[in-house]
Amino acid sequence: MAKYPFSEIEPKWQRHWEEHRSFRAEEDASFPKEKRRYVLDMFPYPSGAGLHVGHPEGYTATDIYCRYLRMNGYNVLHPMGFDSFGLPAENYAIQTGTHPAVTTRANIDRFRQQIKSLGFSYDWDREVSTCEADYYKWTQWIFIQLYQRGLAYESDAPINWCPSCKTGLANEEVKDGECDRCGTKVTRKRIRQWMLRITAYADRLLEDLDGLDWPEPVKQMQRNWIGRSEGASVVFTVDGHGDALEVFTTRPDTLFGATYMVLAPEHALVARITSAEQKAAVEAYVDGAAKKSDLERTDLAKDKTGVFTGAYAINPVNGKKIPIWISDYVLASYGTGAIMAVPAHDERDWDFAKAFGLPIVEVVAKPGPDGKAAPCAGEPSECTAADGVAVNSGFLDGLGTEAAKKAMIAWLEEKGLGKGTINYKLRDWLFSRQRYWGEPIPLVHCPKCGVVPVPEDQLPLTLPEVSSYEPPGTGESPLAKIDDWVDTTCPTCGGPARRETNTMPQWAGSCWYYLRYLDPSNPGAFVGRDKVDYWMPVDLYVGGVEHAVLHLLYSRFWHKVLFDLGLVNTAEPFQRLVNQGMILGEDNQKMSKSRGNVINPDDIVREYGADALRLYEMFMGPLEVSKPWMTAGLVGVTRFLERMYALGEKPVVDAGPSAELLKLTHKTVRKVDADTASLNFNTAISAMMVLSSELARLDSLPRAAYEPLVLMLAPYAPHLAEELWEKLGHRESLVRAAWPSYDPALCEDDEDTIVVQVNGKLRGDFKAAKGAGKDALEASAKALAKVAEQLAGKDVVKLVVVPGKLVNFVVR
RNA sequence: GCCGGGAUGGUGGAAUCGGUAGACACCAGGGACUUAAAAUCCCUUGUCCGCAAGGGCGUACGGGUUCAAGUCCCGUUCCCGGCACCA
Repeated sequence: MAKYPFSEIEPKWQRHWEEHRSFRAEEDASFPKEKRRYVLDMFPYPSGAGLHVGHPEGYTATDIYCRYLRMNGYNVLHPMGFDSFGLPAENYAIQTGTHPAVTTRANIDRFRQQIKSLGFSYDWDREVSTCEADYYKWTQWIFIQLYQRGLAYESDAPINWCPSCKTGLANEEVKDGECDRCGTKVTRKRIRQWMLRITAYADRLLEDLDGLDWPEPVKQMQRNWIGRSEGASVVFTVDGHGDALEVFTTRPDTLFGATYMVLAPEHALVARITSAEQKAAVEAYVDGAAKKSDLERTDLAKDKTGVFTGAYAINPVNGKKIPIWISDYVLASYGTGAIMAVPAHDERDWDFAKAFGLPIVEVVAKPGPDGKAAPCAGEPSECTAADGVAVNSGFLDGLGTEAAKKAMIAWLEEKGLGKGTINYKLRDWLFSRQRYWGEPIPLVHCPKCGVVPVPEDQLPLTLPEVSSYEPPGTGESPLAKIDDWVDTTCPTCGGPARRETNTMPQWAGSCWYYLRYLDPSNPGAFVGRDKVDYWMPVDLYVGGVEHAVLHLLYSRFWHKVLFDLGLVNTAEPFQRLVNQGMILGEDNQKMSKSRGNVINPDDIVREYGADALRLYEMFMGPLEVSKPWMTAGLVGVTRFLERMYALGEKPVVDAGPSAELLKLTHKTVRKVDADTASLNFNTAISAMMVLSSELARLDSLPRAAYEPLVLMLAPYAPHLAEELWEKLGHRESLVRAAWPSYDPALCEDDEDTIVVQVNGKLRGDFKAAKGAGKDALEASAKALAKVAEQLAGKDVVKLVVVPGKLVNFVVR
């Protein structure tokens, strides 16, 4: 079998599809809603390294699915674009002086050419690139909508700062205390920032996850990230000061056990309440904490440290005076930055109390068999956070933990000392970056009018040219150095004003790109509402899991804001999400330049062809799991493609296939149809291999068996399938040819294979007519020599007969 | 520590409802064709005992439910990912 000429076939059909605009999607009203599908890939950042073999994995999966849907009569929207603002282009500009737009456009051209060489069925007329002004005009416009709704605000709280990237980072961009991009340890810095109020959507971002067809791990990661916890806020009074000290607790039932309080070192009350004797110690501790990075504070703080302020609070429930300490185990940024400490029932409070000799009072005890509980004598010997029965707790005594929580909240609310509260770990989104290559934030600072948005008719606010891309590192962006850009007039009063010089983070453009695809060149709106109604929501979104709490959270947030503004038709953008697994190197490690295990898709296409690469990546294993690359494995799919090509050289006859071949054909169609629809591509390919091997034995091919195989191959290896389809005498491309159908009756075998077991062990099998009765099956089973041997001299104590499946003799 | 996912031959992986474990491939070995090689085709290929017929064992480990467990239940180990002093 000769190598097949993929290097001629593949460009030929790619040209054909391009010339015929084969994949253009139009809003054709004759397709009912249920016959429309929006299938989306996570668009790539066009890095200088070119396409990675991981990209075509997801792209091939969606492409197969789209081609399958088209052949089944669906109107399919399948676009591609580029997420093109980002640090690599800017860092390259710093080194070389080349404008990031120049390198970015060159990289996009290379990516586009590489993607096209794989024969994906994108509608290229809808391509978007987030760094182009006619795109980011609308990113800026959406930002202004957020601003006007009060969802964007200025803050000067300490933030995560990457000293290497010289920019602030969102919480989502910090992993293990390091910058997600460059791995540098993140420090804390206090600079003026723009924040987006994503916390206002915390509850909806959480609740709406339930209705999404997403992988459970991603939902779980978002749930954890949002981190909802129910509890109560309780107001203590500082003794002798009259200051209120509010805390959040998930265990209001343990309030009687609160024996001290702890403030975060940054808490506003610290300076006010510290006593003269403790002043020096407290200030030293606060200074020390301020110098530590977040990582140092969390990592090194396994041993609890802290200082007494000299002040006391009054526990509202029993009037007791309890000391107020400061410690960095209390985070300024969660809850109120202060806690009531219940050392008997909280591990951290226990450690702290033990370290500083603070009192420990048991208020929850393990109930006995009668459901009642008695407090232990003196201090408890160990800490427990488990539920139990309230003791030493006045009016709560005898109540179970859940009931005690409710009772305490009711009591607090009645006395005006607190209330039931819900807290989230999710923080607002730090949205400004002190870098050049991003969307300018379209705001103006006017000494008279304050912050004023750039009017819509002045958008886009384009990036100015700069002489140096180097970030000053002062907390200003390179834009701050361009005086004639920064100095402007106030859109409201016309007086002198200054532009905001921060830019948006790389995530901004990807928050809404799936909407721009619907209407990519609309000059009057970010998207036309009719287009939204025609296509949205996205029916299938495929991409890596690494964006679980970044892009996928941010874009849900923006989408909900747009939904509340009445601009989109659904509360959620992506109905179904599938994460493709990572493709590892042959050494089972993550592909990286430094390990030298990177596979370049161009090399594979040149040597084996695009169809082989597509097929191989789908044949490696299930889409969702990570799996190692093995170039040797490509020969398997290549042999299959060569066999298919060789079939195309054989005469095709209209005479019917043998009954056996006809059955195999229908079974294969059934299997490939079901597996393609459910994205189980590896087993679909395996089924096609089996049918192709059978056909390869024949001298002439019955059309009724061969044509369905070519059609089924089309989504998987579209170039070769088009070539074979043409050889079959068809004039039209098979892009919209009808997907083969199967006759369920023809998939059934005439006979069943009945397995015979003795005591559950396989001892033989036989063929039986369909619908054979239990008695007949038993008789046939007993007639098998091996079975008879096993049964000889033994009593059959039980007989299990599953018609059509098996006979099992249980003997003694 | 907490949460989520996983563990099947030498390798990647199959296995609808609990009903023939290892489909389809890779690798390896053998054979056919050939002057030879490549390519192709055919055969073998979980493991142990056995010349064979046949039999024992086998889906990370230990239990359990069942006529029957890779699949269900309980416990353990290891691997991967996420979060991590969040009160």
